[in-house]
Amino acid sequence: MPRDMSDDDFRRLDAMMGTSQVVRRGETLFRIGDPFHNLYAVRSGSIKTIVVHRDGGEQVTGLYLPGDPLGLDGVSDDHHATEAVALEDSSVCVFPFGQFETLCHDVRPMQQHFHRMLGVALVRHSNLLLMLGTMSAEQRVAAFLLNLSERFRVRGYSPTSFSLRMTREEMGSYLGIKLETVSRMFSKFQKHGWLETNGKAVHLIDLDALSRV
Amino acid sequence: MPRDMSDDDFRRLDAMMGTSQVVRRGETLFRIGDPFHNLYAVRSGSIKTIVVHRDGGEQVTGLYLPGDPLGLDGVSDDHHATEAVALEDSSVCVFPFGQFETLCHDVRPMQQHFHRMLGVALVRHSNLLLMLGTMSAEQRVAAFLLNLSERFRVRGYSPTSFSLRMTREEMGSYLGIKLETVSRMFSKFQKHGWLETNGKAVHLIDLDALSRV
DNA sequence: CGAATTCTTGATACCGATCAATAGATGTGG
DNA sequence: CCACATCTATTGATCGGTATCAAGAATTCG
Repeated sequence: MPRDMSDDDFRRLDAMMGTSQVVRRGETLFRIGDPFHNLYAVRSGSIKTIVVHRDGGEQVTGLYLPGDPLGLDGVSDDHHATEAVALEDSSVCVFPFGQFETLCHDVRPMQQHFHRMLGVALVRHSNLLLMLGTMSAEQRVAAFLLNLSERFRVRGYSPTSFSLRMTREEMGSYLGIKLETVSRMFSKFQKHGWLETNGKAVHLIDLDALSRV
Repeated sequence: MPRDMSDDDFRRLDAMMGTSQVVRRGETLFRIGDPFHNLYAVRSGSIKTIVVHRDGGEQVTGLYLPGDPLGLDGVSDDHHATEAVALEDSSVCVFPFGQFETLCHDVRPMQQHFHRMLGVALVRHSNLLLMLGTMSAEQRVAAFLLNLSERFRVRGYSPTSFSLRMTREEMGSYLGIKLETVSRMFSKFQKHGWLETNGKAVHLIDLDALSRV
């Protein structure tokens, strides 16, 4: 949230996001083509966004953790360009975009904050593109784990022990590789003593080694 | 440009973008880490943006044609996250971002237009992700050509005959494949009679066939 | 607890990368 | 404007990393 906002401004933001919404594991928050009404912020749980190819192929384009803004892709033309699916039972804050835009207009820091959010989303995609365009399967999985580690750390959770809510297939889709390859990389890393896995639970042991891959 | 802006608003926009800047082939408009001061719009020529991996590997993340907005990635944290390089002698309009943000604040349609621009950039990246994550080399090259075709068409140029200012290597980087593979795909398409190439000049013959790949 | 999903591991196939050599295009200075 | 040097493109041969196919083990969830 932006600094230097007055108490009054905060009250307006609060009033707007009064509503909160629950999304159960596997349920969708919005679909491709849905009219764009709301922005969301993940409150708890985790959510993926996907785009769909005409022959049914899916590509995971984003992974959202508590605190992350969601739904920005709808800003382009009043329709969502991606589909958001909950990876586990989750809840989100709902911000009606019309009101949000008005608030941005009235409150300068809010406007700047919103622009930053969009900018951050762009940069995150650039990094994903770099990964998909230049890295080996091994590097992708390592970079993915380190990225998650950092995001958990920033949020005050353990950067070395966490639970992956995605299936191997979803990770593969996010990373542009097949689920078997993801599994093999986990096995390889474990053999090297760089991490330990137990199903969805992961414990990172040697972050340095992973970043040198 | 947004509809429903008053003449006065247009005058302010005009005044702001008074400056125009020339970028010669191979020169950079901004580099990674540069402080973010300006937004740009391509006026003539073409420009690529790249991100750089720590071991020097480059990935082309964007290709900008006349009319396209450029530099939005700097909005995230006041520093550019990509580097912009001219593919040919080009010129751009320069918009000081501070003034631009003020204008967005004062003029509602301008604010909405700016939000849309950011949204469109996000969606374009999502589509690139889909390409890099799920498509074969053949499909990538075909999709790339069709995308260019469409963009030229919208701009009033021929959708079937145009000049590629990028090298095979740059196309490969954009598409996540090697230059030799790009070349092979061009040869293959030509053998099928779907297009003709003469160095950088391309003539598309069978758009349908390309889209069915 | 039991059915269904997800994960791991192995064997094999194939696409695209790599290495290499030639041909063609581009640009520069005389 | 041409000659030469450099950069770019094409094509072939070979190699390697991932995908694919398959079967069994482990986990998850109703």
